[in-house]
Amino acid sequence: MTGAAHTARPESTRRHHGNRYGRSEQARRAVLEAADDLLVEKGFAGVTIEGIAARAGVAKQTVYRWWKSKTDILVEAFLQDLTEDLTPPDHGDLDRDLRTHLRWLAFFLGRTDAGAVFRALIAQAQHDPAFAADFRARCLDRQRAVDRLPLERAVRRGELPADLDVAAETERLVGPVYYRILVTGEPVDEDFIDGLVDAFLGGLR
Amino acid sequence: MTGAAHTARPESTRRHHGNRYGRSEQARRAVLEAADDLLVEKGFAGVTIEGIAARAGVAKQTVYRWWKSKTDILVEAFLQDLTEDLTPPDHGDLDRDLRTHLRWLAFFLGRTDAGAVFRALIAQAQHDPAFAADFRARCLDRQRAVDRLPLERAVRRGELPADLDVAAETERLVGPVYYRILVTGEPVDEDFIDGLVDAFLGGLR
Amino acid sequence: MTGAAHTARPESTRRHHGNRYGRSEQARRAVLEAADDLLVEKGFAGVTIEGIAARAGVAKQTVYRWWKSKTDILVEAFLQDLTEDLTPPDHGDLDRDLRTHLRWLAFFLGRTDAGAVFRALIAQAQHDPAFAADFRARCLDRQRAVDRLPLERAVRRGELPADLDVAAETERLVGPVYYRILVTGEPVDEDFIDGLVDAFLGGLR
Amino acid sequence: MTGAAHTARPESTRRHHGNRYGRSEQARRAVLEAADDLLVEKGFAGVTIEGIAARAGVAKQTVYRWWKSKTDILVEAFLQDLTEDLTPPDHGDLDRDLRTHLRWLAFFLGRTDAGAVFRALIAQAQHDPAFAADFRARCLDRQRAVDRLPLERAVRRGELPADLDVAAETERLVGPVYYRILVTGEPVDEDFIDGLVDAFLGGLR
DNA sequence: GGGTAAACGAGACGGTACGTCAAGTCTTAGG
DNA sequence: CCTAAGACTTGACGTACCGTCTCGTTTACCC
Repeated sequence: MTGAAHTARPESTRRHHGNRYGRSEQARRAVLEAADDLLVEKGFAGVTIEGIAARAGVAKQTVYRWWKSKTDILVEAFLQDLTEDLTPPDHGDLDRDLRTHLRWLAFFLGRTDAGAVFRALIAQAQHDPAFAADFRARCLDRQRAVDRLPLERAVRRGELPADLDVAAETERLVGPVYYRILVTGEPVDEDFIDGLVDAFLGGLR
Repeated sequence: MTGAAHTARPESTRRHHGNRYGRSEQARRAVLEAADDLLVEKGFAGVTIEGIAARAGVAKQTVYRWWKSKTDILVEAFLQDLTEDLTPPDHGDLDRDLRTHLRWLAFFLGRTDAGAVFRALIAQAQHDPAFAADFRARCLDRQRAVDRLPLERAVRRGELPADLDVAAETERLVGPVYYRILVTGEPVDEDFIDGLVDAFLGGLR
Repeated sequence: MTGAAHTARPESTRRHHGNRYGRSEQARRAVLEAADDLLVEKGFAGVTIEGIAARAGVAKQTVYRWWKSKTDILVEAFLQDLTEDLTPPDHGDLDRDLRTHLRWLAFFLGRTDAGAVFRALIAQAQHDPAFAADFRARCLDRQRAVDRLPLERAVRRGELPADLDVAAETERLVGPVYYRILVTGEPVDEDFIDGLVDAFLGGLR
Repeated sequence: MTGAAHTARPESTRRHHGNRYGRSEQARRAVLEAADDLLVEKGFAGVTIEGIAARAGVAKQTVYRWWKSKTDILVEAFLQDLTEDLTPPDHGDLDRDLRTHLRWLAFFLGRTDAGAVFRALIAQAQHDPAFAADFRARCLDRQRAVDRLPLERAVRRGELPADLDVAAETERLVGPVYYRILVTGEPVDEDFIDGLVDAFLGGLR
């Protein structure tokens, strides 16, 4: 409702230099973007706090003030990238929903920049249990809820039995996708996904 | 003229200081063991070349002469740990073989020191494509062959159709196990494995 | 709506928060005292603007508003400590006046907190010519005038010839004292001062 | 006499990169020179370990390996500068020796680069008692011994009584010089020194 | 008695230098 | 030739202060 106070000032030329009642949104965005860019350009080892600060045009202390570690930055950058709605489309048809979602998941994990960040963070979670817990709470749980949506909708529509263990069935569907992405490195192609879905749907009869 | 100086030293306390005709097996073993120990004790970040060299009582240069990186050491250490035969037992029964093998896999990945090394290396593979290729060739392919054994035997026995895509089916079985271990962190318990096997066997009918 | 909240507050706990027509004496004193305390407690390196502000319960900006540097604060703190009259007592006797004054000088420079500040400032003057000039004008000249007093009085009394170069003679008397304090670090004891005075008085005959 | 070992190698192009049996003399000299230069160019505040390392073309770690602090470097640099013999000339005449030595002392302290380092170190000694002790042991005591030489020679020659307290008399001669240099900043000119010597020689009669 | 502008607290900002750690390279002495 | 030892350059780490810059509050004077 307020916010009019600064209306007259040309937003583009103003630079934040700190004030008591809030941090610099400008600095925050620059850091997240820098971290994202560095990961994509140079890989995880190329992401350093110094590098982020330098590329963001921000003081190192500013980074340390707001983030605990470089992975903390990457988590926030990842979440930032995901602000757009990634709810899988509802075609009203389990078969189509499943194939669409798994295709999207494979594409997201394997081909997008955000997916690269995601993989790097899963990797880091192997090394650091504390980070793993944080990462799961902030990112993974949401992703898993999304992964369950196709089956949940089908249950709601009556396409699947009401007592179906949706979580477990979802794990059997996405597990192999993650396995290829994280472990074997083989491409997750159309055939693979079709095989998954066919086996799942076939097993229900 | 000086050679006699060390004559009196008991054999057990003598240390290898280089010889003209080959590398020191003593140094090699000490390095691998030190790397293993450090990983278990302090986690991946606690494994450093300096730390390994210091704990192994070996010069840094000796480490660099024989290994490209700390992950290279860990791969060799991992393989060393796996010299014993890990061929899954053949009960002559698909159902039992599958459950036994998946239980063992879950235990190995989640509860053993070697599994911890394995997870650390999979993590590293996310960050470094070159290492990923090397790691897959030296460790993963072998593991995947082992994973396929239960189904291959069943096919050979005629329990499963000869045209079954063993590789794909195996991925659907082990994928969810890796997913829990690497991604969600949930325990891979009896029920989960039973669910996997039941769904697989049920889907074949 | 809130204005009444502070009405009840006892005067002693009320804090100045600025006013249009003058600075806060409270803040000024707190800063000087904090600077003094920090120097004595932690030494010169332990005196930082941030530390002073924090200990004084004052904003950093308030410090920068009124003082150019930490040495500027220390100079003012030093002068504050010296408000009391340090005019050497006049016994009407050159011998007694000299010994008393030199003893006091040695004690002041070597044993008092103010002397510690003084030494720190002399030290700083070695590193910074601009500060040196300022320090001499604000502190040293006054001290030198005081140092000359015993001889000046003796000249006025006729104990010493009217054409005596009081300034030069004073330098020969206090110089060795400063030398011990600043350079050799040896204690300036009774014997040393007696030696100085004896030599001076003996040389006049 | 030795040194032949390296004869064949072009000395100028060889760079030391470390070996087990000794540090790099090249690095040592570069550091000392850099510290000296920085002090003269930018003053004490401009002397930083990072700056020294950068200008010397040496790694920061190398500096920290061999020196405790920047003052430690300056002490060594100062001693290096003083390798040449600074024994005051012996004219066989107390009057001449004294005037010559005090003139040289004033010049050295006030006009030479080494003197600037010396003053900076005396300043630092005010701030840090531990350094003060070290500095006195490594630099000052030697200087004080030199300062005593003119009187000691005169005693040996019989020009001065054998029971003269040479140390105390020397302090009375050099003290005022240091006082002007360190405290008042007034120039130490011919007249001032003549006054000192005259008073000293006059007081002996 | 209410408005108003200087001084205040708080603290975020871009920086510089600190002192530490590990990486990876190079050199030497000795078995 | 291989080893242990260790000095070297490089570069990131995380911390402490620097001096600057808002921001919103407090308060004494002046209308």
